[in-house]
Amino acid sequence: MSPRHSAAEAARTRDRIVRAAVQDASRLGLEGLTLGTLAQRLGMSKAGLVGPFGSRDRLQMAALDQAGEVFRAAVIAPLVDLPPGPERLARLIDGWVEYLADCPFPGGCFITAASAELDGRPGPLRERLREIVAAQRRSLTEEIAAAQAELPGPHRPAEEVATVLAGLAMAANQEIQLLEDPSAPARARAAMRHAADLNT
Amino acid sequence: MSPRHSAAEAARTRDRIVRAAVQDASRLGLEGLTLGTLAQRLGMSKAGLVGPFGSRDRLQMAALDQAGEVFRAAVIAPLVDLPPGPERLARLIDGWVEYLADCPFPGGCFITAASAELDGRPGPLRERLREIVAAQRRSLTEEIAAAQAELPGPHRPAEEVATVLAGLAMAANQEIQLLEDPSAPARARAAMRHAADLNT
DNA sequence: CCTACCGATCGGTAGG
DNA sequence: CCTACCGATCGGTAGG
Repeated sequence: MSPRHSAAEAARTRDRIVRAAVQDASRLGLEGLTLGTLAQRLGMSKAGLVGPFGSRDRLQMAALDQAGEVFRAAVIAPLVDLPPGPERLARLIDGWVEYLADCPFPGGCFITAASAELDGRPGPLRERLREIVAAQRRSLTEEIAAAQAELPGPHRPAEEVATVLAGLAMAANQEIQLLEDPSAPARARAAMRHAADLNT
Repeated sequence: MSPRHSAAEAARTRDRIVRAAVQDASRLGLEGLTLGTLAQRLGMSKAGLVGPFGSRDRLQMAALDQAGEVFRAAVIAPLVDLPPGPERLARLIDGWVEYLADCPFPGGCFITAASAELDGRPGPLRERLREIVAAQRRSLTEEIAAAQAELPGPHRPAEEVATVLAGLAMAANQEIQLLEDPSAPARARAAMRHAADLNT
């Protein structure tokens, strides 16, 4: 009665493919992802990749979603037990810098790379990424506002502080990945804490 | 005695090609640049493109160098008559934000896009970009140190302020290009001035 | 999940 | 600068 390939097996295969796709796309970009190269890396045929996803476009989308989940798991999930406030924001900053310094993606922050790659390419991939980045920005702004509410004021607008923190993450990513500057993580952490008023 | 194609004509053709290559690469990335697409856009044959450059690799390198020059001409060159100090740094910030808000590249800041694309791709293109970015960072750090010397202290390390300004430029670029947020330029300008201690 | 194959496009060359 | 062409690789399909 058991089918030749169970649903669980199919899900595992799909997961293997999408994880390998994320690794490839991190180095070569989502447009650099090719079925031939990926199939070779996995010891599969191209048809074996197209099967579970239908097309390269859908595999790219699955890889983008998976990358968003990797970021969440590394930076956001560990905060789950802390209430909003200065300590939680400090932990967020520490986890973010650690994520950049010891990155789960071989080519550095996937979302930052995808943003630069896709911002000028209209289509579903760009729109999905826009939603992911906009949601991250909103939740970052909320974290900052919650911390400011417990800290002595006056404060800069939370949106402005969110832009500074997001920018510092991108600058640190460049310093780590392109410039290979070993002082980047410590400098980013100090600048992020300062921008968030956490050491005054 | 005059050759069928003068050196001046050859230089003009080369320049036309490299400018079109920068436009294409701004939208599609340096790896997305193809001889076929570029030839069609210019009404030329592929062989006509390869001639002046020798290979696609060398055309990519020429486009990267040209992009660095476009940035210099837009942001650095207008400062030539000002001595180092707070006013020159303020003008640099204004020019930088204006460059991002009304960008000479169709896909946003070329250097930022190239950084994300090339940081995981070893090779001459990556090394050239690394030199360009490192030189920009050094000159930015010098501008900041010169301004700090004329402003009441104490000051944060100039390297840290340079990281904040570079990061704010990347964040603003993302907000403009991907998020299409019309408040991005004003917020970036305020945050950059604040980071540089120019409005205290 | 495989092999075998499709038309299109890639970077590049030969010859003029 | 062109046309004509090269082998390689692209995403994807047919059939099993």
